[in-house]
Amino acid sequence: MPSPFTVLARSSECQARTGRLVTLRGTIETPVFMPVGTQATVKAVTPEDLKSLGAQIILGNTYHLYIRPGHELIRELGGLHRFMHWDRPILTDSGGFQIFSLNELAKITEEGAAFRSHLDGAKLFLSPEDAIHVQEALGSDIMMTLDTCIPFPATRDEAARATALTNRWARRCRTAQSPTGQLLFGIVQGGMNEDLRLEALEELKDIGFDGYALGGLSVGEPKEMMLDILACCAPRLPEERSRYLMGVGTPEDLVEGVRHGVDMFDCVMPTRNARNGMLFTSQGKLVIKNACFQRDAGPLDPLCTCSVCKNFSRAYLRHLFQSHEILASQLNSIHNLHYYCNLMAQMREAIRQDRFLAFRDEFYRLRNGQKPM
RNA sequence: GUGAGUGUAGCUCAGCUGGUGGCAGCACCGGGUUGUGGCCUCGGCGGUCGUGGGUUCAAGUCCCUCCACUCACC
Repeated sequence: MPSPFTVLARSSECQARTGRLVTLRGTIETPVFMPVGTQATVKAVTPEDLKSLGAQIILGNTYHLYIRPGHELIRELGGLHRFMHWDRPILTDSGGFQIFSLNELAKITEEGAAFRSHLDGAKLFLSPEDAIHVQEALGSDIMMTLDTCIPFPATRDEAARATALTNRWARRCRTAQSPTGQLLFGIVQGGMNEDLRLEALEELKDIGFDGYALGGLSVGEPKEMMLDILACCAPRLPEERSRYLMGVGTPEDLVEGVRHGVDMFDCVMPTRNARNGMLFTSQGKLVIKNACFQRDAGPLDPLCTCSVCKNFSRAYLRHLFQSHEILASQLNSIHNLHYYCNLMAQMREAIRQDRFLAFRDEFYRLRNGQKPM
């Protein structure tokens, strides 16, 4: 099976690498950040804006779209891309995480996950096969296997059982897949247990996936713990398959993830925090609602080249936020996503020039005080 | 001018028949946010109860005076 992923350059000092992932709707340069568009929209941002700020691929969610408006409706209307007017790649999350995080009463059995709709309480069921069929109906470019997410903390026994089930589901997902050309990524669980993680990883490699994801991280565990798992797992994933760290994270997390050899990330942080007034800048975080920006005529981030920083002052952005204007969410989201996409572009360039660690040092130096982890 | 009504937090107001000023809303200030139930969430600041007297053990609450504002009528 030819690999959809090719490594183009490697750091000589760490695990960082840059590469190219080929999908049905185009090629993605990695490392990449994927803005989250759960309900067939990256909240507050138009597809045109996403393109101009440099988004290569976005994420959609099986769980949400399955519940509303329904995958059959989206299929009928020409698939998710046409439905939301986005012609670049889309990765769909399988719904495992949402069933885990939105449904306290979800019942996980060998067959699949029984849960209730968070919208109307309706009883629903999703098997690994269903998850694949829904994602095929949506027509995403990268599908994810249905997994079970292990809460933190969890006992070793709980983690072992959930991981084994996730692995069996992964095999069923692979089997259920039709030859649509869509890629399918397997998800490594295992909680905070390195041996379980490595075991899961080997089983998934045996099944054979187009890419491998690390799931169940950044769920409340200490940061060092996540980095330990990352350092242990990432190098053991197949070299010529892309590696996806799910749901992560802060700018620092992205830099450290890349250092450990991760190629793909997604996180709600840039968009959610934008809507709540927390903005990312080259000098660290900035809470735009703070009174000190009331008369600040300067740009959000003097080192940023985004349209928001070029055209608007901190004072104006604060005013929009304080006034609950819709434009605040829009502009803040554009800026934060630009920051994330630009950070990834800078890392790709640094790896190509084999100066990733120097880039990392500079990244932390700008945020003077914040030390490398 | 006469009659009626209203004055409690920056704003809008609760405060029952007197018993320590409100877990009120909004505003303001600050924190949080990691495969999105999110313009969300947690916390904080904030008051000579219009003025001056009186009654009472005790007054935002009852009585009188004055002031301000609102409405109606001359």
